[in-house]
Amino acid sequence: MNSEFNIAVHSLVFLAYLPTHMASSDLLASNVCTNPVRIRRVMNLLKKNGLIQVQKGTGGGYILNCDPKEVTLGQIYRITSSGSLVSDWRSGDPNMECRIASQIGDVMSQIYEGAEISYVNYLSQFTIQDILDKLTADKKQV
Amino acid sequence: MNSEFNIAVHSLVFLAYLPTHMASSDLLASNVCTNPVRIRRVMNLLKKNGLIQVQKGTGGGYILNCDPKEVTLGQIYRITSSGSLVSDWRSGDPNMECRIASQIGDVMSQIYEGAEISYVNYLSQFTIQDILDKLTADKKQV
DNA sequence: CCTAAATGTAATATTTATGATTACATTTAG
DNA sequence: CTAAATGTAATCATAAATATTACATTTAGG
Repeated sequence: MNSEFNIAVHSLVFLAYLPTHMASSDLLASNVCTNPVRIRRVMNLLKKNGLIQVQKGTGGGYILNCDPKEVTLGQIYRITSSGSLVSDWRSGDPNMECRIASQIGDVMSQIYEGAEISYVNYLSQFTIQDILDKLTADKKQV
Repeated sequence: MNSEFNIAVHSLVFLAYLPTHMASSDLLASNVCTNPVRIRRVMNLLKKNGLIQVQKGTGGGYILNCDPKEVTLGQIYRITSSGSLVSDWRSGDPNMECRIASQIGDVMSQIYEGAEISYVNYLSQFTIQDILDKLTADKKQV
C-alpha cells in the first residue's frame, strides 16, 4: 500500500492537536517527514471531502474542518487509498483454455473486494480523536 | 502486497484439481503465468509447512499433501505474506520532540497489527476447496 | 499596487520494490 | 551415465513510490 493514508491520518491528527492554528504544507511536511508537495496533494483530497479548510496566499495553510470524534480511519482510507488491497498482479490469463487459469483472476478479485470491505470496517472503529488520545495520554512515570 | 499469496493459492488449487498428478514447476509456471523459479520458491514455503510433497529428479514435481477442505486462505497468507499489510513507510520520527511526530509511527503500527489479524480472519473463511468449487461450478447455459 | 508567502499541479528525477532471467549445484529415475 | 527435475544465488529489467524542481495562481499586508 502507498503511504498517503499514513500522511492523511498524521496530518489530521496534527491539525486536531492544534485546532486554532493554520498549518502550512512546509510545517506539516517537516512534522510528517515528507515533502510539501505530497502534503499538498493529500490535503487537497481531504479538502475535497470537506475534512479541512484551505487558505491560499500569505499566511495561509490548512485547518481542521470536522469533528475529530466523528471522522474515522475508515473514511480516510476510502479517500486516500481505496482499492489498494487488491493485488494488481493477476495469476493465470482469461484467454487460456484451463478453467483454473482462465477464471482464478476473477475469483481472487472478488475475494479482495471482500477483504477491502472488511478492512474498512476494521479501520472505522478508530477516530482521529482516538489516535490523538493515544498520543497525548501521559505516560507512567518510570 | 506482493503476489506470492496469489501464486500459492493458484498452485494449491491447481494441485487440488489434479490430485493424482505430479506437477512440475514448468507446468505450474505456465498455468499461473509466471516463471518456474518463483513457483519453486513459493512451493518450497508450502512444502516446509506440509501442504505439498516434493519429488526431486526426473519425473518429479509437486503434489498435494493436505485436505483442500481444511486448508484456508488465512493459513496460506500467513505462510507467504505475513506482515505485508503493514506500511513500511513510517510518518514522523521517534527522535523528534513533538509528541505527535515521535509516537505516531508506533501507534499506526499497532493499528496495522490489528488489521493484519482481522485480514487473516477474513481470509480464513475460504478454503482451497471453496475456490476450486467456484472454478469448476458449471455455468448457466446462455 | 507590489511583494512575499502561500497553495495547486505538472514534469522530471531518484530510489525502492517487484518480477524475470540466467546460471549452476544437487537429486533421482531409468 | 544421462536427462529431467528441484533449490538457490546472482543479476537484470521493469514498475511503483517518493522526492525534487519549476512555475502559475492566490492573497494578505505594507
